[in-house]
Amino acid sequence: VKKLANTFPDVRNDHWIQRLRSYGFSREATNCMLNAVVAERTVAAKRDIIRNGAYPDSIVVLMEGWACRYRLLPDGSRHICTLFLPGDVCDYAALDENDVTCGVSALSDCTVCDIAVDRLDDRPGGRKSVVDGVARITAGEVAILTERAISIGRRSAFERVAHLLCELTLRLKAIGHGTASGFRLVMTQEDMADMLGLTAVHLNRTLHALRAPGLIDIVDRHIVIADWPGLQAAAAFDEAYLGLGEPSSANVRHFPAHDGAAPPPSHAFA
Amino acid sequence: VKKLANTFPDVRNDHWIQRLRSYGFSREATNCMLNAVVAERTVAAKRDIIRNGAYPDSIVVLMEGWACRYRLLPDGSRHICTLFLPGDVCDYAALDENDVTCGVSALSDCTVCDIAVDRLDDRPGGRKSVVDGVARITAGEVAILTERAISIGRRSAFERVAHLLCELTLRLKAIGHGTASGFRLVMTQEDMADMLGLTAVHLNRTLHALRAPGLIDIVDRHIVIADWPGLQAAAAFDEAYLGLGEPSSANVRHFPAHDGAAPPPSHAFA
DNA sequence: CGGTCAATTGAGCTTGTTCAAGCTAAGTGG
DNA sequence: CCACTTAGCTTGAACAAGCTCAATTGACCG
Repeated sequence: VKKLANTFPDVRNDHWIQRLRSYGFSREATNCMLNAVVAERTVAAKRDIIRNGAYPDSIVVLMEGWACRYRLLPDGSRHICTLFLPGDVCDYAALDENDVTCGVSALSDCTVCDIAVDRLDDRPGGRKSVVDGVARITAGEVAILTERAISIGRRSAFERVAHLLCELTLRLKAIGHGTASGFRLVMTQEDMADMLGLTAVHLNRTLHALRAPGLIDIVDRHIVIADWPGLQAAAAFDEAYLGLGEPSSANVRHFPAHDGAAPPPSHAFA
Repeated sequence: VKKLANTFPDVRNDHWIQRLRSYGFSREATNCMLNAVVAERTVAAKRDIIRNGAYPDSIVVLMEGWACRYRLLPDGSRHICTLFLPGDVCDYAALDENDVTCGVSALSDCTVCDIAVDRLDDRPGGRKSVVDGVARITAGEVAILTERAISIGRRSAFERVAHLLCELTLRLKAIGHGTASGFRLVMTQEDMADMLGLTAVHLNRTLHALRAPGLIDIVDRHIVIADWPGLQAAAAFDEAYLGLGEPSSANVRHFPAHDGAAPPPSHAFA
């Protein structure tokens, strides 16, 4: 069982291991996970990634392709809650009892790894530190989820799309995908619309609206970032929430320019 | 230092302790927190709750009143990301390095407790289990945040408001506030609008729209749930995500009625 | 070549916004 | 106790962002 991981060719691919490390997984914890890999499989675009009985108590790591966590509403519409990129842990329900009642499905053809929870050993650096790491991953998801909720709730379609493109640019860069000047838009415009609370039609128009002032360009399913500062400005994008930059200024909380401290008491000294 | 907690009258109030227990805090962990309480203070409505230098490395627990985590956008609008009710841990930034760049402020007059992180001891059941507990709290917040994002992204104003009212009813019931037939709406309609990505004006109209068919009633700042099943139906509300019910059907994942498993391959056996 | 999927475009319409004005209850100073 | 404020709720009317429906195009595929 110990060296089982070697039987899966892509598993030792550095990408996701480095990603785990960046989430604070110790060397022991990542090895622990490697040893618990029970399957590597491919999932066609638009199919669900959820362990269908096959490995019911496993964590799933996305190795290649883009995936999402989504919810279908009674009226048939879909909301995409979370976007997963290569290296992301896209299903860890086996580790937490929370019942989020969302599905996970492939936005493009994907490769995923199933990691059996009961093969995570209980030695130090084992199961427990994996649980800790997943908690940290969850915290990261919260940050993105929060930012997205803010986008959907209070930003215009134009800002929203710009913001998502900024996020994608940086997240992809962090995993060595895309180039400085852009990236391949692996997902569908409809998928993007479902992430942003928009209609595919309106998303399309907004994309074109972003092209007009020269912020981006769209060539053959690729997004070209034509004016990065301009795009960031249009979105009021602050990358801090992605937790990707140097942790240099960490622990320095910065709040919006608003002194919530003291709206002057009426009639104060006036 | 050990019995410091007793110097703060409300701290032993059972509410929040039971809440912590429900989040899986052990008896030791809750005692550990009790012993680390360094202050109890009141915050007036509309003021920020954030530790202003006073106790910079403390967790904050909301004892009384309603509060929220919010973000101010460049154009001056506000989005409320999270609503905190009595017993909720409303600021645990001291425990996780994540930089969410949101403020926390009081929606009504509040009482909060500051719990110094460096007074959490390192014995078993101490700091570490508090961190674990907070991770579980975060997971719970994710569930609510996700549901809210779905609301804002894909539900109509009518459904959105209905959904929030359902959520409030149950969350308040869980902490012994409100009655079976309704609750006092402590927050402002504008606050509510800022949670739902709506305008205060439209929220008001929607509230009235919910009253018309007899789903709710509004009397003197109180929401009366006039037709609970009807309200749930209007919102397509499924309380599972709140994690309040008996954990009887836990581990039984239920997904939306959609076989993501296999959209028939074109021309399959046809 | 027929078929499907995604992107695109047009036209009309709805939902929710904006701006503006009253209204009510509660608090404050004199 | 009354005039005066203020915060929050309510309402109207014009407006606009984004939606719906529907049709077209282009690329790819068996």
